[in-house]
Amino acid sequence: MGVIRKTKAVEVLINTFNSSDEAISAKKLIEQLGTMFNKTTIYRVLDKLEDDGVLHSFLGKDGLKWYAKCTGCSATEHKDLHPHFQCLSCGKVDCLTVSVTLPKIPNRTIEISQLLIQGRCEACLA
Amino acid sequence: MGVIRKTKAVEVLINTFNSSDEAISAKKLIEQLGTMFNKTTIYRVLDKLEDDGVLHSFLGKDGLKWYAKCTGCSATEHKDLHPHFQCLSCGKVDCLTVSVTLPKIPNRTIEISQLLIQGRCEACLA
DNA sequence: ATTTTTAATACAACTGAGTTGCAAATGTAG
DNA sequence: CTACATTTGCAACTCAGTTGTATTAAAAAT
Repeated sequence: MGVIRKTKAVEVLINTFNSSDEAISAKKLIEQLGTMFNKTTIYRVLDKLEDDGVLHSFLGKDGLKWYAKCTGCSATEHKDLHPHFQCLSCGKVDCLTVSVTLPKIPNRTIEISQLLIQGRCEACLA
Repeated sequence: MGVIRKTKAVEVLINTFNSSDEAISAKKLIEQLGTMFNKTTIYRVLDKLEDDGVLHSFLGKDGLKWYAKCTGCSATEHKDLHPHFQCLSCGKVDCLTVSVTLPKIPNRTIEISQLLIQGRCEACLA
């Protein structure tokens, strides 16, 4: 991907993701930052950060797009099985660090896997 | 869920799913049957068939909703880990019958899991 | 420091899968 | 056959995400 400039939008978004380990949906980012930046800008910066391997994205339970910091991915290698946990009560999403062994599937190649686990998080169980 | 009447739309949709084991997206069903039935009807019948345990649904790689026949699910128990395979070349989606063992996650309850595996199917590899 | 170049942004208009409200049509029980 | 609840079609809507374009701003060249 192209050069990435140190603009205010890039800086604010990176800081947002650095201030917590939780995943954040594009929708929520627009709610939070929409007065500061146009939603188009937010979508485009997220795209670029994903292309550069800073963030990775996945779909939550409602088909909404979520983003989270990459910790083991590079720009070229997003292929690993990446489990995410979404709480059905509060909606929060976390990246799980456990790795999952995929089933053997004859006669097919596997390139990407998305595993979304839904349930109740610790805070909502208490 | 409520009574389900043997209407023409219900009949046609059930036949469509019985004629193949592949999953079908709501979008494709509307393309195929949209001249025969209104899209609202198709969405509503799919909803109802899912509630009755005839079909189950999941999200494909673009966030589109897919449906497939239930073979081991009941109306009350859709909770099992249900792996699906989507071909990145032709877009086809299949239900996999293999079962996947989930990672242990401390302090959380697991209710639903969705595993979407993407790659190349047998036909597209040839 | 100033100009030039090129990427990033705001804005408005758009896209498209899926939803909602309601009147008309149709299946089923009696 | 009649009564009545369920289904259907239609039109209008929702809303996350996208696209085109003129403007602005970062960084490179002078």
